[in-house]
Amino acid sequence: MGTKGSANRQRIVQAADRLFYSRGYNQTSFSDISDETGIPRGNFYYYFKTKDDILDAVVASRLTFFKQVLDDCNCQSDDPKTRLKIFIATPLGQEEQVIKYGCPIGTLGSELVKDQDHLIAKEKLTVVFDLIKSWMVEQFMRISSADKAADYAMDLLAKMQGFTIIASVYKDVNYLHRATQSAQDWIDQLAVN
Amino acid sequence: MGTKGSANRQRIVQAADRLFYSRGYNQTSFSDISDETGIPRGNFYYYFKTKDDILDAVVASRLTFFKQVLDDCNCQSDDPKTRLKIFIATPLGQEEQVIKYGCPIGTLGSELVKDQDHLIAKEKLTVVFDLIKSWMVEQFMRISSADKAADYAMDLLAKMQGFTIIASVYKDVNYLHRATQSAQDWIDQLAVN
DNA sequence: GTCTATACCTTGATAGAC
DNA sequence: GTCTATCAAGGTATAGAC
Repeated sequence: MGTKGSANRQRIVQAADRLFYSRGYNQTSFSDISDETGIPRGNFYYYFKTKDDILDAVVASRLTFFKQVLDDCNCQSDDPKTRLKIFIATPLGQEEQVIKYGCPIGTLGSELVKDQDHLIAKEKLTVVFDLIKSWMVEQFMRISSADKAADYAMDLLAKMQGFTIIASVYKDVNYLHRATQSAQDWIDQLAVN
Repeated sequence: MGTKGSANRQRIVQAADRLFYSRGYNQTSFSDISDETGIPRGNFYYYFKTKDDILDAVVASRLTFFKQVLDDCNCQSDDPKTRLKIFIATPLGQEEQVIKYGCPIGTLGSELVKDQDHLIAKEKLTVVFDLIKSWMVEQFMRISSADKAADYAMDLLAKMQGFTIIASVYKDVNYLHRATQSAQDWIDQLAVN
């Protein structure tokens, strides 16, 4: 195993992932990551050239996380509607965190759109969105017509971003549950054609 | 007119408002505001005790902005459906900015949920959301039943947050237009009862 | 590979002259 | 009221010993 997979490097990425989520990228310092890993600040530069590189690694890590989530959805059912409803319920599995810090990719997106730099991270982040969107399109394609599937997928993506941000701003768990149910009902109600 | 309404104070708030929107609160420094206003850094503390106080003033400013927007909607039509559709189209009026920086209250909310401090600003920000939500409820009450009106309002609030964030992450103006139209269609299609 | 020490800059905030 | 000078703290990043 090369440098890229070293244990220390992994620990840095994992700690940064948590901190970027709970505090935001800009508000997370090397000292914060150092405190949580026990690895001294100066040592980071052996594994990463810049803070930006850590961000890139974190976004890559979130990509693999969502790949895993979608794989799990695929494994749990063959029915596209059931799969979509399982995915819609994903935020409920992280309920406490979602209320506190919002969506891990949505809030990072909000942060990065306001920044001139981080071009690679921004591109990688849209890859995460595209991954989810493509998977949704696949499912919707088996429910409705091909041209509607793309729109449905964007709608669902936006719907989930929407209720996540509202739930986190209002700190309203009940709303998170109601909105999840509502989105699932929307899936159920879709006509098969 | 007292200190609160002084010309310099207003210029600081206006510049901060723009910068907090385009760069984010945490990424905006006193130097940035100083550069845009021409007012020296050290002078800010005559008008505001802390950076947090500037944030409070900015959020208050956005509150009055949205009050104005809603008043305009009320003036343009008496029909609740028409009013809602006008409001839904608001982001299109700031199309370029929305694509670049997202929603002025949504992205600020995303930033502030990750912060322990800024308690007053966070409260004031939910007041902005509540203002919009209450207005929506009023309109929906004239369309459907009272118990459904509250849910519809939350749905619409989430819907708009959702398509705004997706449009800004993807930098997709066409999607912003399609999603706006879709939300307006949803209003039209609502049964009156 | 690991760690310490530190350079250099920018931050929010203060003190005090005018 | 306005401005300059400056503070202490914290930021990213680097140099170099071990």
